[in-house]
Amino acid sequence: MTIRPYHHGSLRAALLIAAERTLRERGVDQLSLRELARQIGVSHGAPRRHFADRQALLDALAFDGFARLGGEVRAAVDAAGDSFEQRLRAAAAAYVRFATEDAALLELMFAGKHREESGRLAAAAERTFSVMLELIEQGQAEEALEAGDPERVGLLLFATVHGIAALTTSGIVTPEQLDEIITDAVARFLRGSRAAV
Amino acid sequence: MTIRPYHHGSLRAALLIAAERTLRERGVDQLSLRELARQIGVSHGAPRRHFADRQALLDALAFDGFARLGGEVRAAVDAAGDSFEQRLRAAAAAYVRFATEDAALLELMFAGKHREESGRLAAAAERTFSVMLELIEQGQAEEALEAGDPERVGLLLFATVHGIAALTTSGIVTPEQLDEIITDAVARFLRGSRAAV
DNA sequence: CTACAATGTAGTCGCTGACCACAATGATGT
DNA sequence: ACATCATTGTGGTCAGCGACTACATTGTAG
Repeated sequence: MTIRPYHHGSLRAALLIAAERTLRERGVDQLSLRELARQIGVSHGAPRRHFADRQALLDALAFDGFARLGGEVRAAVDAAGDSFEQRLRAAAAAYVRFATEDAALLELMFAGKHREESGRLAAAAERTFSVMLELIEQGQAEEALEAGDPERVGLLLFATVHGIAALTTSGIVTPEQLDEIITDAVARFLRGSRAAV
Repeated sequence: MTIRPYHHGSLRAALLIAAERTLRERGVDQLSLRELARQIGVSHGAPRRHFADRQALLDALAFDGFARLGGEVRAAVDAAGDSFEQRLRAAAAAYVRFATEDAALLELMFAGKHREESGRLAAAAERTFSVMLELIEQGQAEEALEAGDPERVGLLLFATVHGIAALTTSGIVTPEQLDEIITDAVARFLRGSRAAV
């Protein structure tokens, strides 16, 4: 058991990793800076050098969360088949899966009580949203969707998928209903947006 | 300044009222049992006679919130015109208005980390959902919507509206976009569900 | 009128986040 | 090489909190 040198070296990263784990396993209420410090083996004041206060740590977690969510949705879309409906369904499913596996993190990401200066966070959210946007634009190019402001259509799609995720997290939508509601959402979205041929 | 008798008489109700106010104005993090007791003028231990712990108070707030939300949506629907689209729009708008005015409360209601025994809470949520359900059934009766399991259709509608509310609360949907996205959601929902005539 | 239940009080405990002065280390410029 | 300064970690302190307890007061039912 090697003794850690006086300087940890990557305390910030270690804090974020431990925090994400605690967030997932025990929820945001049980996330304590002092407990994290204990787990990592530094003094209770050390985290303050990297995060001005508890909220700053939560903000950083949310920021990283957006990056991961965007990546996972994009990967799912890319791995899906060629048909627009398949890709749409893959995106929705990936989003909801993230939400169920990291419910507390998603809540944090959309908590909206972040710091004022956090245009950073808004930008991160934007990157997640842009995955949806690209999907819409592809759909329109393929004429699976009628023309129209992609922002507007994408936002509605985003809201629907996010709503399904939120209701699932809160237990209103049961795991058994999940496939069904995602299928319905995609099908109806397409039917309501089909390009007049 | 009359001195309160030893027994407050309606401390439970007073706590809930003060708590809802604090929740709205300062958020759930700033809601402290001790602070509530101070505001009301009882000792810091008194609230415990009415709520076993902090979470029990939050659960009670959520319970009342569902009743109020259901009532407000129902009132909005009843006050709306005769057309199904108008009623649908009114319901969505009322839901989102509730969400923006009592964001922290809505979050609490859907937090999903409630007590196990709280079938009470699930029942309360059910009553909110039933408003949506009735609306769907009306729409189907009027043949504005195709036939189909109302539960299934209603859940998707619920999810969409809730998603719009959540994105608004978190600042992703701006107030200026709100009318637009509600309109889009209703219109697309109808287009995607119109009974084949 | 007397027990007993319900409700409020006062004190305590451990934990937390925030803050501070200080110590150890790393980096930089000459 | 060395002095200087910024960065990072330590240990102590403070007030606030939720939870718990023993006890006091009040309402109520037999």
